[in-house]
This record gives sequence, structure tokens and C-alpha cells, in this order.
Amino acid sequence: MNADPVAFDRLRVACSNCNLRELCLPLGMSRGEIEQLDTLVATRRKIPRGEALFRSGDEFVSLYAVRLGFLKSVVLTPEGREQVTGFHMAGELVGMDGIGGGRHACSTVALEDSEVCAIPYTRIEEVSAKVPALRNHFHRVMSREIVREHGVMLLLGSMSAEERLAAFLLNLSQRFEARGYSRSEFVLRMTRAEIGSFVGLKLETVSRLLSRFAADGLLEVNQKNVHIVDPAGLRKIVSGQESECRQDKPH
Amino acid sequence: MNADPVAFDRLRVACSNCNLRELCLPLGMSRGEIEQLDTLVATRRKIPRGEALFRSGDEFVSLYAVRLGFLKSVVLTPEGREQVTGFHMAGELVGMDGIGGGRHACSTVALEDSEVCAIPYTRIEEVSAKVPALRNHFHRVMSREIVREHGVMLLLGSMSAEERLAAFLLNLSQRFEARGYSRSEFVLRMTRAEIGSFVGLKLETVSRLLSRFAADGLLEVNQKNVHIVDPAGLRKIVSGQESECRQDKPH
DNA sequence: CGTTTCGTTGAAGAGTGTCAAGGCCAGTGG
DNA sequence: CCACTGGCCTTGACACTCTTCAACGAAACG
Repeated sequence: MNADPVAFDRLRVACSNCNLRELCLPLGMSRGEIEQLDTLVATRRKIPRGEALFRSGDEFVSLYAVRLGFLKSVVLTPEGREQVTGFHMAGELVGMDGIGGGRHACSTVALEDSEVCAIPYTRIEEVSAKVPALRNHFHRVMSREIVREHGVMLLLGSMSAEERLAAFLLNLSQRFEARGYSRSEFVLRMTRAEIGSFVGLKLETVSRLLSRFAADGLLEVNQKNVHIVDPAGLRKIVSGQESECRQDKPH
Repeated sequence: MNADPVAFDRLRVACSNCNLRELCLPLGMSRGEIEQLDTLVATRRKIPRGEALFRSGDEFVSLYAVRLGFLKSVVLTPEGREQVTGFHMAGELVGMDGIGGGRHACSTVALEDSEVCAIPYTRIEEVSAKVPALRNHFHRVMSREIVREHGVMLLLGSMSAEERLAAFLLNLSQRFEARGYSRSEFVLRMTRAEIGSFVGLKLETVSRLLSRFAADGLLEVNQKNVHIVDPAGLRKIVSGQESECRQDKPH
């Protein structure tokens, strides 16, 4: 698709010029510090829809900052059990699962044509020796990933199907908003089955709930397109105090 | 209880003399590197059963290496939802949830009288600038925590009640074994409700399943005492291919 | 344009949750 | 020492949420 895809692939990237400064690794760093970040020598890589950025078991070499697109991470067991552990969008860092064991513990796959900056881990180690701000920020990013997963555990461990899906939609909404997109209208890049895997439900349940939310006037759904009409209503569901307006319509 | 509790509390601790070297932060480091670890100036702290090491919202200052005892971490929402996110034993590092936001995102509570080494985070930052092995190892510990949580998400998101409890018991068993305790006989330091919260079940379900496992000859349960009789049978359950010996007794 | 993947919906059933009652055990005060 | 208390655990009966199975429709793709 490119006149010279190889050259493009190996393109040197500068954080200091990147429009994701505010979201990505450079977050909270000074101009000078960000310029030191540039020495991480990230190379860009395009991941066509459906292809893996890395697979479970692959040797771990780099972390990846999502520049563009949408990806999912999946763990799967020998017996064929499968769990989507997260969806990733621009500015998020993926691949941290690999540091511990030298191999990736999950697979990360593009759900639409995506682009990432590959950051060799050895470089992160080196540069973080010299740049306290990077070191500290990197720790914060990993910590936040741990806290995010706590949130998912809360969702999976103690919420009803309705609450899970509402929480999931609000989370997506908020992340789109943080990236300058509409918080009320967006496209679900993943299938119902992938949503279901992530929130611990079957795809039929996800589909039914979306229909029910739509019937209750909380949102409009058209295939992958979602329009959140009543975010407050969704929030109410997440907090457990489901709105009463549905009590009269027995399901 | 101590003649001079304050002095004891502030006791200087040396990783190089600690018998948890093989499990804790020093894992995989050379003698010399471990001696540099000693400069982390950890202080020990005793946590009586039922008391919190830190609470959600507390200012984050230190990480804690568990020296002795058994603790749980819990996240709770304003609405009163509660989720146990992990149980911790000797050699494990807790508190990493606090790095990201400067405040702890969960509460960690002792389930039996416990003892931890407090490691000021600022010291970790300083020392990890100078000691590559510590820096790298610290990253590995955080990464492994992320991977552990992936495993819990898999458990919560895609396993039946039976499979969850079996997986939970095997996990405990393996961790006890790694610490030199029996892998087949141990004491559940937590209540049925806490197990239930962790694996996403109600306490009655946990209780019933323990009884059923006992009836099927997989284990013996006496209050908090568990004796795993047939670990292979439990593994079979986790992997989905439940043993056939129960098929004839319809439930 | 056929084929495949994805999504929706219905009916029926399994698996957990809920509610309730009672038992066991440790700690406490008489 | 015993009775009392409260927390924890067990077990049963029943309700209900979610899954399973199945059929069909819609969109995406070569």
C-alpha cells in the first residue's frame, strides 16, 4: 500500500513532535525531558486489522505505544479458554506483560488498522537510569495498569450483566472523550463476542442487553455504532440503583 | 507486647540477611547487588490481625514486602461494592497500586498477625537509578503482578464456579509449597466470604463447593483446615474435563 | 453473488444467588 | 465452670439471572 513500506516501517519517531504527548509516555514531562525521550529510538509499525502486534509466547523485546487504531489483548489457555483482558487505544502502552518472564503472556491484535511506536525495552532501562522523570513516569504507567485491572476484577467479580455492560460503555465513552472524540457517539471496534469475553458474558447476553438499553432509551445501537443518549441512566445502573422506569415492563 | 516497641518498629532491616532473599525483591541478584539493596533502609512493621497496612485513599509513600503472615487487598466503591483483588504471603510485594496516583487505590488488611518491610518509594527511585539489577527486577515484579491479574480476569471471566474454586485452591497450594510449607495441607486464613469475593461467588456457593469437593474425595475440609487429597482431580476440573465419577449422581 | 461472519431474538434449562434456619466455635462475663 | 454472644460456616428450598441451543436476518468479503 506504500510506495516504500520498509522505509516507512523503520521511520525514526520523535515524541517531541508527536501529537499524543499529552496522553502517552511523555505525559507530565518537560520539553527537555521529552527530547531525551526521543532517544528511545522508537520505530513505527503498522498493524493491519486482524493481525497480531505480538503473540503469547513471543520473545519480549519492546513495549508499544499505540499511535492510532484500536487493539485487544487476549490470554488463552492450552485448553482453549480465552479471555480478552483489555482494549487499547491511542496513547496507551501495551506489552508490559512481557517484562516479567521475557516472553509475552498475552496476544495483542489489531481490531482496525493500527499503528504503534515500538520502544525497545533495553532502551527504556538505559534511559530510565539517566532520566528520573521517565523512570518515575514509567512506574506510574505500570501502576495504573494494575489499578485498571483491579477495576476489571471488580466488574467481573461483583457486578450483574447489566451493570457490567453499562460500566464498559461508560469506560469506552470516557476514553474516547479523553482523545477528543465524541463521548456520546462512537463505533464499537470489537465484536459482541469480544465485548462478552471482556466483561464475562456470552455474546447473546451482550446483544440482548444492548437491545434492552436501547428499548429503555439509554442509547441507540445500530450494528457497531453506539449513541449514548442517557449517560446518567447508565451511571445509575452501574451504581446499582437501577432506574425504576423498567419495573412495569416485565421481561 | 514488646519491651520497646518503638525501637523494634524502627529496626533497620538488611535484605542480605533476610531468609526471604529467594522470594522477595533480591531474587536473582548477586551478593553485592543485594548489599546495595540494604540501603533501601526498609523498616519493619507489625500488623495485627484485622488491621490495615494501608487504606484506599491513604497517601502513597512506601511499598511493602511481606515478611510474615497473610494479607488481603480489597477495592471498594462508594456504593459499597467490594472486591478482594488478592491475597498476599511472605516474599510478595504490595502497595504498587499507589504509585500511579500518589494515593493507594485499595486497602490491604492483615488476615493474621503479619510483618512487613516498608520500603520508601523515593528510595526505590533513587537506588534504581544506580542499580540496574534492582531497576530491572522491580519492573519484573510489577509486570508479574499485571500477568497475575490477567490470570484472575481469566478465572472470573470464563470459568464456572467449580473451576474457579479448584483453581484458587491449587494456586494457594502452589504458593504454600514455594514457601516450604505443605502443598497438600494448609489453613485458609480468609473467610468463605473473602474467598467468594475474590473468585466472584457468594459465600454459600463456596461452602457448598468445598463440601462437594470433599464428598467427591478431592479434598478434606475441616473449618479452615484443608487437605488436598487429589490435586490431579482438581487440575482436571480447572482444565474443564471434569472427572466422570460424579456424572452418575445428578444434582 | 454466494459465502462467511456477525448480530438478533426466542424458548428452555442449568447454574448461582437469595433467603432462612440451624450448628459450630472462640471469646466474654457471670 | 457455664451460659451467652456473635461471627463463621453449612445446608435446604426456591427464585432468577444468564447460558445454551437454535433459527434467522444483516452485513462484510472475496
